Amino acid sequence: MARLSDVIEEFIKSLLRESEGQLELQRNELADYFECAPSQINYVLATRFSLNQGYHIESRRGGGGYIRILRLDVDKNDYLHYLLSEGIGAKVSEQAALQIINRMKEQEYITQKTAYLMKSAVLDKAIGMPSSLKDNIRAGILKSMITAILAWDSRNA
Amino acid sequence: MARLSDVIEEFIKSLLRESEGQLELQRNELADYFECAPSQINYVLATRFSLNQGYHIESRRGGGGYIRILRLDVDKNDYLHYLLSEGIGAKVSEQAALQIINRMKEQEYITQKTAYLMKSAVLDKAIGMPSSLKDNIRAGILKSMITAILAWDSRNA
DNA sequence: ATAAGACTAAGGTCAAAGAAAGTCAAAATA
DNA sequence: TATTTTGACTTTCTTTGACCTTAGTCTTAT
Repeated sequence: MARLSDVIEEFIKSLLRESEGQLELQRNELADYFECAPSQINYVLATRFSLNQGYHIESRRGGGGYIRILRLDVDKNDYLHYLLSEGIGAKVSEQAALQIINRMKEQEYITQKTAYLMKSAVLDKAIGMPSSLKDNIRAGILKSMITAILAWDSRNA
Repeated sequence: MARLSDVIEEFIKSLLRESEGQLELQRNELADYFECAPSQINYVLATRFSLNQGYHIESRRGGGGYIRILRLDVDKNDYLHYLLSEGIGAKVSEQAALQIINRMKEQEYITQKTAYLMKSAVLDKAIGMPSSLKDNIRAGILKSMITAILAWDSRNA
C-alpha cells in the first residue's frame, strides 16, 4: 500500500506533465477527491514541491481561492538553481549579493537594467536595519527575486 | 471559478480604457447586470479602485444618482518622486506595496515582468522576519527600487 | 404661488455569513 | 525514530442583506 502522500504527489506531477508545467487547483477539491484532510495537501506541497525540488507555489485564500503550482525549468538554468539550493545560505553579505547579481548579468540570465534594479533591493541602505539580521533579510530577498526570474519563464511558457 | 469581483473589476477597467479614463455608471444597473448585491459594487470599488491604486471616485445619491470613476494618469517622474517623498512613509504593508507596484505596471512605467520581480522582493515571505520591522524594511526596499528606476532613466537619457 | 411633508429613487455602511487556504501540533503509522 | 495523517483553529477574501442617508418629485394646505 503506497503512502497516500506519494499518490497525491504522482497525481499532481502527472497533471503537470499534461499542462506544460503549470497548474491551478483547489485544495479542498483535491482533498475531497483523495478523501483526506485538506492540510495533507499542504504537507505534500511542502515536502515534495519545494523550491529546492524545483517548484514554485502561489496561492490565494477566500472565495474563488486557488493553489498554483509551477514546475521550474531545471536543466536550462543551472546556475540559478545552484544559487537557490546551495549557493545562497541563510545569510549573504552585500558584497556577495552584488557579485552574484553581476554574474547573473554576465551569464545573461538578466539584463543590465534588471541587474541594476535587483542590486538596489539588496543594498545595506535599502534594507536599513543595523544588526546582523541584514544579511539574513538580504538572503531572503535575493532568493525570492531569483525564484521570480525562474517562475516568470515557466509561467509565461 | 473566477471571482465575480474580478470580473466586475475587469469590466470597469475596459470601460475606462474605452473612455479616456473617465466614466459614469449607475450602481443598481451594474449590480443588475451582474446579478449581485448592489453593495458588491462598493466592495469592488473599495478594494480595486482606491486612491492608492490610482482612481478617484465621486458619487451622488437620490434620483439621477451616479458613480463617477476617474483614472488618475500622472507623469511618471512626478509619480515616482511623489512616492519617494510622501507616498511611501517609514512603513508600508505588503498589500500597499503590491498595490503601488501594480499601479506602476498599469501606468506602463514598468513591464509586467519587472512588476513580478519587484513584488517578489517585497513579499512577507521574502523578507522573512516576523515582527513589525517588516513594514519598515519593505518601505526601504521599495523606495530603493523606485530610486533605481528613476536613476536608470536619467542615467540613460 | 409656495412651503411642508410624503413619496420615490438613488447610493452608502456595516456586520454577518460563506468560501477558500494556512498553521501547528497531536496522533498514528511505517 | 521519522514520516505521515488528522483536525482544531486562524487568516484572508468575497458575497449578501438589513438598515441608513441623500436628492429629487409630487401633493397639499395656506
